[in-house]
Formats: sequence, structure tokens, C-alpha cells
Amino acid sequence: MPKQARARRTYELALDAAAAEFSRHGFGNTNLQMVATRLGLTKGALYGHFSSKEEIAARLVAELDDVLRPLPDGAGQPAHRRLHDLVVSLADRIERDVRVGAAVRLVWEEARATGEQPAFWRRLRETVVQLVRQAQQEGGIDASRPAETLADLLVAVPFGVHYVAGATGHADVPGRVRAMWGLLTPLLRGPGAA
Amino acid sequence: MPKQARARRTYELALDAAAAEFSRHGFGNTNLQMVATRLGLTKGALYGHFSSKEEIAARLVAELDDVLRPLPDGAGQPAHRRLHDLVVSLADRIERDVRVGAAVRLVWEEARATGEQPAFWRRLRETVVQLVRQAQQEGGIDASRPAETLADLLVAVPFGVHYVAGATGHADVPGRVRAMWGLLTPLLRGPGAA
Amino acid sequence: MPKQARARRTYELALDAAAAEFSRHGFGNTNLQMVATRLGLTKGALYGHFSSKEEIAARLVAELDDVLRPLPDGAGQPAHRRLHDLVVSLADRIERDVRVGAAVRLVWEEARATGEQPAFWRRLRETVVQLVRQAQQEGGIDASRPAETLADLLVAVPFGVHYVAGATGHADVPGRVRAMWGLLTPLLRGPGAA
Amino acid sequence: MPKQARARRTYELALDAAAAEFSRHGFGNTNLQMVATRLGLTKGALYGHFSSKEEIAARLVAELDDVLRPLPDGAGQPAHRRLHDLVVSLADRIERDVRVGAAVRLVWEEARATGEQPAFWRRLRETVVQLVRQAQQEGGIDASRPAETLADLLVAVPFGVHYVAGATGHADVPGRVRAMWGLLTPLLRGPGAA
DNA sequence: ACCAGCGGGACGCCCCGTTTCT
DNA sequence: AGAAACGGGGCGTCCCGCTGGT
Repeated sequence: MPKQARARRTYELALDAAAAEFSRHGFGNTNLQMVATRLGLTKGALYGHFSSKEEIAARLVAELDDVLRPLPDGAGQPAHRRLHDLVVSLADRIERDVRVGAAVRLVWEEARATGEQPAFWRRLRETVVQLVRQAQQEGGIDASRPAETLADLLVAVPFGVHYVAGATGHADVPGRVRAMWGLLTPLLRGPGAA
Repeated sequence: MPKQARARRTYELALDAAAAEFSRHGFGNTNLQMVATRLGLTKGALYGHFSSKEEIAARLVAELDDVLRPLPDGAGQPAHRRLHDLVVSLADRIERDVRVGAAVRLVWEEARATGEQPAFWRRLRETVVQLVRQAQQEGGIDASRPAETLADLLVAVPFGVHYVAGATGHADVPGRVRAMWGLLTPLLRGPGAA
Repeated sequence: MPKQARARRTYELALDAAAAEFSRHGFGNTNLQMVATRLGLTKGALYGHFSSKEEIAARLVAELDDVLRPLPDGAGQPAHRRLHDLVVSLADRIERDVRVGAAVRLVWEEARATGEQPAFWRRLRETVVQLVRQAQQEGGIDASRPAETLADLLVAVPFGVHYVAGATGHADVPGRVRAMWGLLTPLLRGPGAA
Repeated sequence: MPKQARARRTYELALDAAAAEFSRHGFGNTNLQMVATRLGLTKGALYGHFSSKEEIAARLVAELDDVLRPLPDGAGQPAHRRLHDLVVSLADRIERDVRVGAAVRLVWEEARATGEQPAFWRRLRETVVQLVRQAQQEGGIDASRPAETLADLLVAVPFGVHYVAGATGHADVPGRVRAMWGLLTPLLRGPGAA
């Protein structure tokens, strides 16, 4: 079935609309009526693009992999720089890209309900640990600290800021993450770098 | 009054059971049937203790204030020590006390859905900012850093670790928070403290 | 859970109401709203007694076995007499007992859709074949005819009459089956019996 | 006009495809998507040939009259012979011609749901009664039996066999009907014909 | 009296027959 | 002609009164 251009556009809009609802209300509390209303469509029309509510969520979650792909302009950069870019862009996209925000919430809800580790988080942690190790070898990060703890800290920061962003009205989340990174810089450099 | 004592006990057990479900599935996806089954009661019996599902949630949320009350043995301690205790105990209780874990999730869901700042988070942030300022005056924390950014970082860490705890199978969350605090110590002390 | 008397009564009434709808409209075209309306209940109330539409159908089908159980007053009777009773009572109950009528339709629809042989029909045919053989040994039925063909004929008659009963406005179906049996009697007795 | 010829062919194929689905699932449980898929068309294309689902069913039912038309080679035959041909060909076509099978099911469902006598059954019964009477006058059938009961029996047999055909895996239905007719022959001939 | 259990009402997802655009 | 959209339910499910057994 060769999809028509309009259908493709509707599909993308539907994904955005669903992401906005999922991000706000979670999977279970989102109803397709609200999504359809956002789109100016009917529920039945949604069914032409997705076969179930779960499929919509799965599509959004599948796009999460993008945020882990090495940033295009990151090649050739030192590891500590790529680490900075990853952490900051993560905080940025979670807050600004509704699809990423929704996907993160969906993954989290699923993980809480089933108790299983989502593939995304495992890969994220592995990526960060590896970057930290690499940066330590390159001298960009103090090698005397355990890489795992550093990685946990660097992952916890953007998610933690996102998690409590409501406390400050979601005001300039990426800016605050950047400021935190500035705080952490001497810590990463190590005691001698002061 | 043994009758009232049993009722009181059932009430507490119901709160625990509800908390376990809320923590796992969130408010909307928790059904009272599961809670009643956990208790060995019927749904109707629950309504003898609570007038609605929302009331159960409200009771749990109301208990959240306890975690902000100054730790009993914290009086007379320096501010940076009380800060440490607050952050670590927060991470600890979120993970170990089902009621706190449930309340945190409920508050968060409410905040996401309505877009309003929960009172709990505002107070938490105020408390931490104040403690940081106090510690800076006492010399326990480097005064050259902005207190707000430091506070945001210190709040983000326990929540961030909690948020991504599923990635590591919830293994020793408090221990990892303590390790992170160890990492952050020199940062807090300031460059000259090395 | 000790069911209360009223619940038990509601359960039976629900089964009857559902049977009436199933018998008239088939499984797929029956909606629980109509069943509930018949009962003066709501759909939600039905859910307290059955967990799904399919379960209601299953309950009705399960009762079909009763019509195959040897008639209580049939013991000691000659086989050809019990055969007569079985065929006539079958036609009778299909037409008069809504539950049996519904179950027969449900079984038939299922068989048509899946292409599999329902257990009920297999047992019915086996029973009739066996009774025919026994009657032939006892001399009640002409032994020179193949038992299978006789059995098929004797099974086809009540179902066929039921199937086309609409052509005559369901007028006195059992009576007509009895008349047919009268016609078939000399056939069964054999040529010499005239 | 090859274009119209192809449309005509598609129309016939659509009727066959719909008949196959109607025969298997009944009217209400048949969805046009399955019919369209069978044809390699889309649902919308079906609406170029039929204006509604009901119209498709109506077309199939309308063709039912054909099976009542006197068999072309039956002219000049004695009535009891034409009766035999009618009964056997009826059983044959119901089982082998999907359109007839579907139409019979559709007519039956309609009759059950509305409680009205379908025209087809009335005409079938009239035809058979008349043929029986004629055969009795011609001496082909024992005149001492009531024609109506004989006709009911002769109609019930093919439909009854069809109805329970699932019990024997639809194995050689026409053959079994022929065998039954053989059994019934002496009955029809009367006692003196032995 | 009291509480389990029965029933009510509402709605969410899914699905389908049908019409409207492209 | 075919894809996209529409609108109307159907089943399942849930939260919650109300009432009849104990």
C-alpha cells in the first residue's frame, strides 16, 4: 500500500499528538479520544494508522534509540566533550522533544510495572560508562574515580533534573543542566586540574 | 478498645497495600480490586476505611511531609552534615519505604498532569537551598558557587538515581547515592579544600 | 464466596436471557446490552456473574451434555424405545428449552467457523449408532440396514425439522417429529413386520 | 466491451468470495475486509459493485430460487423421480455450491432473527408437498400417508444432514443423502410394494 | 448494626460499514 | 479506483452506592 503524502503527514502528527498526551498523562491515563481531538480526527481514523494504543507507544519508544546515536558532529572530539554533549543533549531533548519525553515516561512506567530493565537504559548506561573510561584514558577525566559511579552520577543528573523539573515550572531545564555540568567540571578534571 | 485497634491496623495495612500498587502502577492504573486482594478483603470493605481512591492517595501524599522534617538526631549538627543526611535519607526512603515511593510517584504524576508545582517539591527545594546557604556561611560548602545550582544538583541526584534505578535492577540504591556524595564532597568543599 | 440466593437466581435468569438472545441472533450478533435490558440489569451487573460473553456461551454449551444423558425413566426399556425417546425429546428440547436451542446454535456456529467437529455432535452420533445396533440385536429394528445410515437419518430428522421450523412458524415441532417417527416405524421394523 | 466484461467477472468473483465468508461466518460476523482481501481488492472497490453489505446478501438469496426451478431434464419424468432429484440436488448444491450454502445460511439467520417465514422455505415446502401429492396420484408414492408429513420428512432430511454435516467432517454429504433416500424408498412405495 | 456482595453507570479500546477526497 | 476519514457501537472494566444476610 503506497502511503499517500497526506497519510504520512497525519501519521507524524498523530505521533506528536499521542506523545504530548503520553508525556502528560502516561500510557494508561491517556485516552485515544483526546489524541484524536488534538488532531481534529476521530478515533476510527487513528485506527487506520495504528493497530492499537500499544503500537503507538512502541513507535515512540523505538525512536528513543536516536538519542543514543553518537551526535553527528561528535566524531573526532575527545571523549569528555562527547560525554558533555550526550548529557546535555539528553536533558535538552527530554524536555523539548515531546516524543522523547513521552518515550522516556513510557519506558519508565513499563520498567516500574514489570520490574525489568529496559533496553534503553542499559544501553545508555553502557554508553556513558564507556565514554567515561575513554575520557579517563585520554586524560579528560580524573582516572582515580570509579567509572561506574561517575557514569551513574552523570546519568542521574539529567534525569533527576527532568524528574523534578515541575518544581521550578520547567524553567530553562537545559540551561540548568549546563550550569550543573559547569559545576561538575573541576570534579571531573580531578584535584590537580584546579 | 480491641475493635478500634484492629480497624487501625487494617487501615495501616490498606495504606501499605495501596502504596505498593500505586508505586508499581501509578494512580490511574491501580485498581482497588488488586489492593483488596492483597489485603484479603473485598472492595466494599475498603470503603469502610476510605471514602474514595483519591483519599487513599491523599493520605499517602500527606505523609510525605515527614521526610522533610529535620532528622531528629540532626539538631546541633553542621548544615553540610544535615544536608548529607537529608539527601541520603531521601534516596533511602524513596527506595525502601513503599509509602514514600508511592507518594513521590503520585505527586509527580499529579504535577505532570496539571502542570502545577507540588508543594512538596517547592518545600524540598527551599529546604535544600537554605541548608546550602547555611553551610556556605558555616564554611562547610564552598561559598563561591551559586546556592541554587548546588541545591538543584543535590536534589537531582537522589531523584535521578531513583528514576533510573530500574536500569540496574534497583541494586543498592542508597549505597550508590552515598558513593556519589563521596564524589561530590571535594566539589562542595571547594578548590582550596583539596 | 458463598453466593447469595438472589445472586444465584440472577445468574439463572441471566443464562436464560442470554440463551434467548443467542438462540435468536447467534453469538456475534447478540450484544450484552440486549441481554441486560431483558434482565432489567445493566451490563456492569452482568460482569459480576460472568467474566466474558464467551463464558456465558460456554456455560450454555456445557449444559448440552444433559440432553444426551439417558432419560431417567428409560432404564429397562428396549433400545428402539429409548431411541424413540431420545430423538423425540431432542426435537422437543431444542424447540422448547431456550438454553438447549441456544447451545445448539452456538455449537453449530462454532463448528462452521472453525471446521472442527464439536464434541457434542460426535457423542450424539455415537450414542445413536450404538442404540441402533442394540435395537437391531434386540430385534426392534431391521438388522439388514446399515446402522450408520439409519443413525444419520434419525439424527437428521430432528435437526432438519428444527432447521426448517421457521418455514411453518415453529408450529408444533415435536408433534411433527412424532408423526415422522410414526412414518418411519414400518421402515425400522423391516419388510416382514408389515 | 472488455471493460464491462472484466467488471462482470469481478462482480461474480466478489459474489463467490462473499458467499464463502457468509457461509462460514454468517452475515453479522463477516467483515468486508476479509471479502476484499480474498479478492485482492480494497473495501472501497467493493462499493463500486455493491452499494451495501446487505445488497450482497440479497443477491445471493435471490439466486436461491434457481434451486427450486424444475430441473431441466426433469420434464416428462414421473413425480416421484423429480422428487428424488429435487431432494438429492438440494443436498448436493447446499454442500457444494458456496452461493447456495451461503444463501441458505443467510435466509435461515434472517428467519431466526425476525421470526418470519422466508419465501424460499414456503415455496420449497409447497413444491415438495405438491410433488408428493402428484406422485401419490401417479402411484409412485403410497397414497395412504399424509402428504404434508411425508413432505416435511423429505425436506428435513437434506437440511438435517447439512446441519449436522460438521459431525462427520462434511464427508460425502450427497452420498449419504442418496443412501438415506434408498432407505426411504420402500417407505414411500408403501407396504404392498415390498 | 455492619460489611460483603450485588448492582449501576460511565467510558476506553477496538472494530467495522460506509462516504469522501485524491 | 483506492486510500483516508467518519461515526457508531460492542465488549470489557472500573469506581463506587446501596442493600440484604449474619
